[in-house]
Amino acid sequence: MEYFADLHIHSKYSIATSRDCNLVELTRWAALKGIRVLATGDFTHPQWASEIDEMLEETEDGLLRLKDQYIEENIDLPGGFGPREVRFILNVEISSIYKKYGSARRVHNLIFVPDRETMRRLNSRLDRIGNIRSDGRPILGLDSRDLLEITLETNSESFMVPAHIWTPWFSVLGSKSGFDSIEECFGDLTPHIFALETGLSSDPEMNRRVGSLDDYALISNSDTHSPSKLGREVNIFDGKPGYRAIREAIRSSARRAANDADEARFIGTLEFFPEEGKYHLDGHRKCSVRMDPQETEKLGKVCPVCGHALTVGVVNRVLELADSESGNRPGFAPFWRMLPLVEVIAQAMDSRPQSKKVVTVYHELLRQLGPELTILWSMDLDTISGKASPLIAEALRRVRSGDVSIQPGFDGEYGTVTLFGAGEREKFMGQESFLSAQKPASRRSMTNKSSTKKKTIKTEKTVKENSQKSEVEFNDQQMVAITTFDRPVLVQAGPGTGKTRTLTGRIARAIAAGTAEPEQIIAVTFTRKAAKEVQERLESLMPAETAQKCWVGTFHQLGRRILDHFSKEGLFEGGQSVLDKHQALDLFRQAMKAAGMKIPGGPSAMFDRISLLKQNLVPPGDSEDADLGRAYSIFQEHMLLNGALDLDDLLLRPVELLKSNPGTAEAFRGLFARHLLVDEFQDVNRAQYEMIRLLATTDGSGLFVIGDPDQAIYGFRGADRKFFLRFHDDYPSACRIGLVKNYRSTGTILKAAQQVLNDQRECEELIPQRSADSSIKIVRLPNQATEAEFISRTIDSAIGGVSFFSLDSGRAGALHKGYGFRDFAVLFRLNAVGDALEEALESSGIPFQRTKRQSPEEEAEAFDPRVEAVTLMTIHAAKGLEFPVVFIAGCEEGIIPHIPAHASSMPSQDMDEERRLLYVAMTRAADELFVTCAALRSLHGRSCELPQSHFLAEMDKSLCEFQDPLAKRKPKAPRQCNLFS
DNA sequence: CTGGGCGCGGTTTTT
DNA sequence: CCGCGCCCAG
Repeated sequence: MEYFADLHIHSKYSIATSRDCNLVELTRWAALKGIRVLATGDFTHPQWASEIDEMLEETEDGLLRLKDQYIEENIDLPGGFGPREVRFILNVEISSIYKKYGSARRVHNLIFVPDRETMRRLNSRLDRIGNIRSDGRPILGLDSRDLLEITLETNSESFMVPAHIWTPWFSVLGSKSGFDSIEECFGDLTPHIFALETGLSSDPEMNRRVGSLDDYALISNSDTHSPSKLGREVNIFDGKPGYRAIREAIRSSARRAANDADEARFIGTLEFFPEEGKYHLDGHRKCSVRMDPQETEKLGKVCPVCGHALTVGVVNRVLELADSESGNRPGFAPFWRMLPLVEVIAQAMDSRPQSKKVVTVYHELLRQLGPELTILWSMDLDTISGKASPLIAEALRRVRSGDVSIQPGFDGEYGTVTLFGAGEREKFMGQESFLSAQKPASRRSMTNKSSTKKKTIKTEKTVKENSQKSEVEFNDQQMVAITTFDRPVLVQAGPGTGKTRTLTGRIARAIAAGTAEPEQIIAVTFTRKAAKEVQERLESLMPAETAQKCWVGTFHQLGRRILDHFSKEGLFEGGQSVLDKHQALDLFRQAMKAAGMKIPGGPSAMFDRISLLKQNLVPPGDSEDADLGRAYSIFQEHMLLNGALDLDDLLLRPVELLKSNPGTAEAFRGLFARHLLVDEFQDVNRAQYEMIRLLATTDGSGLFVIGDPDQAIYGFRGADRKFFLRFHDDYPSACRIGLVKNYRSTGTILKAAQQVLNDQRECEELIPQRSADSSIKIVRLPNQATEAEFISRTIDSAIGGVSFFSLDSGRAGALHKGYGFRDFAVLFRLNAVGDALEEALESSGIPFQRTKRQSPEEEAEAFDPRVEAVTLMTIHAAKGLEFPVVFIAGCEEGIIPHIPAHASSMPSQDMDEERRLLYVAMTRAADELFVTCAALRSLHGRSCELPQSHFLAEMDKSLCEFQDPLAKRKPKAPRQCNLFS
């Protein structure tokens, strides 16, 4: 039995699709068309998946059908094919947008699965990876290869087919963001790909000019967004319908893994005239410029009207990759060109396809002759003439024999097919009796003989990602920092000046020059993440086993190590367990209860105050507040009793021990701390500073501290940049070095960021090392929802459009520089601002990743590291990172600077820290910086109108570009309110 | 000791 | 607005 299968459609849950794309209508139209197997499409969408669950039932071998209760009875076409015979195959199209080999890639892939259980498993897996709720064709920042891996892991019976492989914007071989071969895209998993979808703008003959595609079957589908267009391109199978049968039939046709026990055979495809496709030729739609590849080449791929880049179409791209003069080669499945029946009728009747009379004739014809595809593909023209106007039969004859004239499509505009020239209809009607005597050739005679030609798969092309700048090149100042060993070294390293590179370079140098044994090196950071990065860089600079002998860790890990050393010497006991903040707070509450102490501000606030005392090495007795001192003493006793240490104790106790046991301290120093390097030195608190002083020699030799007082933003947790600034007083022989060559940001960004620091700046003026430049965009929006929309639209546009919709509406591509999602960061001062952003961006379809402090259990289900996404995080969390494009959201007075509730006035040092916070945020940006603020913002359920941050006024206007859509509207009465009152 | 209700306060974060 | 922390009742 021969049957038609349309394996790529979309539901009503995809963007820009008809409301009629529901299971009932799709089934009805499939029956009218004569499509036996229809893809569900969109199964990752939760609502569509639940409709699939409720309304379909399983039938033979992995296919589904609409339950009887939903079937409409009124379809009764000749040929015995109706809605009851329509089967669904589970599938979805995924839009993968990611960077590979240094370029932005946008690839659409079809995934087929054998049962609903697999669908559910895959959905829950993809749900964790990205946003599958806002679009039936979800966008994932996932490499096609990794998506394939996940698909096959979920069920090895699943398979993937790259979709419409030649379209310029979203396909595996597309000119804008594709690859030059299937292998480049899928790497080691390429053997699992056995079929490709040709898409409307190309046909098999074009594809067969590209030898590297010889081993793939070529399938054709409608990719329709409305039910009436089902099957406009379609596959023909022979045999039993079934999931496995279809998969194996396609696979056998691909000659990748021939299967003799085929239950079905892949016959071939029905095709559009490829010229009709939206991206057939090259051109520029806005200027109505269409051209073929030769002309495009002559004009240097630039529009002759406006000078912008032309959209390079499918023919051009095929020619680029072609290695064969002709695609008409034997041994491949055949195909037949066709035109939708309404189009054929409309041309015969000299009317529009949507016109009422055409639609009436269409349905009448189906009622008399049977399903559309049967009419188009295999029905005798005589039979058709018997029931319809001979002009319709003639129109169809012309379609079948390719006797048509076509205006090719380009740059998103469909091509147009013309069957009859001026006066031809009338002429034909005159000759009609003569022509009808000549029978057209049978369609089946076009079927090619199958060939057994084999070809080995091309070896995987190896392309390396752009390797990072060599680790061994240093500028003059960096070199001094790296090679000065006879004195303590203080390095003031501005943003983007190569801080970590310098620190690790120095360690490598010390070891290479024999100045230090790796075991005598201690490198201290604030976070485990930073420690890991230092360790990894060391491993890239020297043999791994040497690098591992260096001690790299956080201050707290160092404290632990010192305590262990003193334990071994019998000088310290207890502290078996280290409590996290929560546990410590519980113990504190317990201690207060036991002591019968009532705390006015609540135990949590008191606990924080005690923590600050510990970090500042203030003994309980010296506390100004007697209650505070007493609580502190009671707490420490209680901790001692429980053999517990809190995180502050990991700094405090080692300092006490080192101070009171100079001999042991000296021994420890000699053994392990000949070289002591401290990262982010501006963030040390007193306890950390003392720890370093006690570990270093009196004159500070071997001591190397690096940081940037302009980026000190942790004052609230006891850090004080005064320790950085007074380093030279404590170590008069210290060599002070400033790193000022900034390799990260454009000159404009640097200049503006430094203006924000105002006269607070400690660092010398940064010198930009980059040439490209663009102004800072300061955008004022009506509210937080429009702020989020602005951000997502800007990203969408800079990526080059994440959907066909935005591309076809012509708003994409202007800023396109090959960015991927991971190149963007959205930064904010308050998590509450981030919450609102996250919520609003959820519906945009752009993959976002919120980087939040993570509890251990959250860490377990952390983001798949393969996924690319836009980063959302606080400014604090962004320190030390960089992104090509940065948005600073919520830049309103009261938020940046953040003015806390009930604050009557703000201490100037706090205000300065807020200033530095904006400086840190701005200097994260490499290429582009957007600053957004909302005129109306709701925070803590309260709506506020806030002016933009007064810090923005510090920036020179010439560096900025202002966008304020509000300014054009009628001004509202200014109603300013306090944020938290 | 557990649960529900109420009232208030609300940055930033690492170990 | 929402979550917590505390208090009181059972």
